[in-house]
Amino acid sequence: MNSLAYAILGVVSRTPVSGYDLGKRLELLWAANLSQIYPILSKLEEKELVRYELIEQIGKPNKKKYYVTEKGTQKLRTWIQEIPAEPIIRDEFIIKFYSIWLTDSEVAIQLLNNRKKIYLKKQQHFSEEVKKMEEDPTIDPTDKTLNHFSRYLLLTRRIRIFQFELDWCDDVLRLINQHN
Amino acid sequence: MNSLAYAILGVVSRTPVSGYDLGKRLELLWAANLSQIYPILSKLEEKELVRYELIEQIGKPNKKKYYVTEKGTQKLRTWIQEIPAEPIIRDEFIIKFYSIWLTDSEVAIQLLNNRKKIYLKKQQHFSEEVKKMEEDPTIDPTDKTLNHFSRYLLLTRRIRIFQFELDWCDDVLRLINQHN
DNA sequence: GTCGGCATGTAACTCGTTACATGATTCT
DNA sequence: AGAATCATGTAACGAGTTACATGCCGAC
Repeated sequence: MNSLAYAILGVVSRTPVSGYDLGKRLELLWAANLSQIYPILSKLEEKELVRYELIEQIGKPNKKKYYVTEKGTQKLRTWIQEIPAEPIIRDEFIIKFYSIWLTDSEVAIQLLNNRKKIYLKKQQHFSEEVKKMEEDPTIDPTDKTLNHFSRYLLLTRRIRIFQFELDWCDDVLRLINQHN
Repeated sequence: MNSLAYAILGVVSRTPVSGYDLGKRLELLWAANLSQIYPILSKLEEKELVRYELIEQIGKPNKKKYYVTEKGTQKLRTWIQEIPAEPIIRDEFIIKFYSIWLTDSEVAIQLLNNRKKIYLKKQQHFSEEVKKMEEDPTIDPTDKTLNHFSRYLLLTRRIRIFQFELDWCDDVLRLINQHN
């Protein structure tokens, strides 16, 4: 049982999904490839933490809809209470930026502009997700007792992070262009 | 040649170091274990991107001081100009927070307070590093032509990130404690 | 007619972590 | 007395990525 297995349990606990769907829903939590997801789902099923229902579809391939079991919810509940591992960031940009002194400022500017572009796109994507929640009359993101609450906070958190990154890029660009 | 190999080149390009030292200096860029660093150093040496000098010490074990070669600097320079891979964040806290609705608010509060404690400690550590740079009369972090510039920006960036995280925790704690 | 989405999976490989091995010195 | 720091490395394992395999549908 690794972090990804618990992330999967966390998603399945909210609403039954297929492995394919999980690939997208994990984006907010712990990005993973389908080739990692499918074997874990099988193991979770073996351990009786989830079970699935075969959904036959026409025009589309059949799919397995996974449900959490009581055992699964319980396992997740106890895991949450353990102290989480420290966050790890793998950001190639940082390595490149660290060595920009070896090149000229043009390279740095390109690097920063590219980063801005990426974060702008991500921010737009997550803003749409937030909008969907806010416009849905059946969802109240401020109700702390419901699962929407934490998802909403994580979505807005993401947008804030992207804004942070965009601001940082602008700050550095300003410093670089400030020819004194 | 993976990201870590370039991170190592980036550190060695600034000042010759031992593998053991690299373990600490990579913290700002790309955290890695020594068991990963040593084999990569050997491969970099094979490819003539770095070379080393054996330093004999008394009281301490001997060490290998690694230097970058012209070939190494060149390799790094061209790599910087390629578009970096998108950043990856592995944060278990997020998975746990996502599922707090399965438990009571006590668990969420503990989770947040623990996170605050961790980020406070990290912030202090990096603040000390910044202080060292600022108090060193031989270093001018605002000089864009020197390598101190980018290191200083990455250090202050880190402190900003930690502040962001601390603020976010406080915001969420306020929301949770707001019993309405 | 090719590309992306839907859908599930396996195999090979690379990357990263933990454990092991050694051994002196210094701090608590 | 035991832990931490300095210093280098290997071995085993777990996590993550890329490539492969299959196949239908709809859009451009």
